[in-house]
Amino acid sequence: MTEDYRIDNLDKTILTALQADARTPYAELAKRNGVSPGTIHVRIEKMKQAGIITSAQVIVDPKKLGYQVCCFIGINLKAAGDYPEVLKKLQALPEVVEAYYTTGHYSIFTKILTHNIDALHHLLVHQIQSIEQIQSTETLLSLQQPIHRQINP
Amino acid sequence: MTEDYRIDNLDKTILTALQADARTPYAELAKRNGVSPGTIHVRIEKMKQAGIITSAQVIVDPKKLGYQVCCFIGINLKAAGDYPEVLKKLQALPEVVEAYYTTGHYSIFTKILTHNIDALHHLLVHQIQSIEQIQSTETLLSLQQPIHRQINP
DNA sequence: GATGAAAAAATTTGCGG
DNA sequence: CCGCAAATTTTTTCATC
Repeated sequence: MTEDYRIDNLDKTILTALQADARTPYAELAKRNGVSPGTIHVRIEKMKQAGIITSAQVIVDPKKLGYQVCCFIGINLKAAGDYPEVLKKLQALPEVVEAYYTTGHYSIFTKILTHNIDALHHLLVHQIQSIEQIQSTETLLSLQQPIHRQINP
Repeated sequence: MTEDYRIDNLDKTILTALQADARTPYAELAKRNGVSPGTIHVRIEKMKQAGIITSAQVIVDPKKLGYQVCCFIGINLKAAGDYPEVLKKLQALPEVVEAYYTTGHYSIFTKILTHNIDALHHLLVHQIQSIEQIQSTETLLSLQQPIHRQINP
């Protein structure tokens, strides 16, 4: 997390492989790249130190857990200074999985998952629009997510 | 990926731990939950089989790789039927890390990462707005992402 | 289904080039 | 900085409850 580090081609192929499968054995990566498992280990540790690799996460399919509805809600605030207060309230809602502070059409832009449309309706009206610093909201319902990937190192 | 499976509390705590750190040792999870490592293993395998766990990924910090700019681009198509064609072209752009088919203000909603504002400008004008089936676009620049997490199982 | 210990595999460390 | 190989840790299997 401290030092800067400029990655080379070996690092890139390691990263790309681990983005797809964080459990790829070091021996496998070593063989693919013609180096030893020890070298793979060293490179990964360096990229962790440099903050390039932030974590390894198991990815869960929200639909399989009953979260059938995915949407974005754009939020406009009454005053720009209300931002921290509103953020704190959004943070307390587990359905809000992402929030962005944006320029353009909205002040805050959020990604939301709910079990169904009724739950979304309830969340919107009773948890979000009821936040006093919020002036207006706009909802974009996602019907499908055809692209979801990480950036190519 | 085949069968349905209703998760219990043990599964939930396992999932929550692995969402934060996919490398949490099974022995550690076993101790925390008062079960054996074998049980942890069986539960995880079942959740993989059921498609609840889709993958384990190393998460990379785009900024540390030089991708300083994050934005959303909302796209409106000339005709709804142009959707597959446009999607194919977006798929070919590695900067497009997410795409959603949405109702509401836009037809397609994308999340984009670029090295800098110039690169965004170039991508927007020469790669996206030049797609003939696209009627108009709207860009939301993200200044900060204060919330990014997975859904709570 | 879960256990727990044994077997197999992977990760980590440290010496030497 | 890399490779090799030993030491450690983790995952996986399996006979048993």
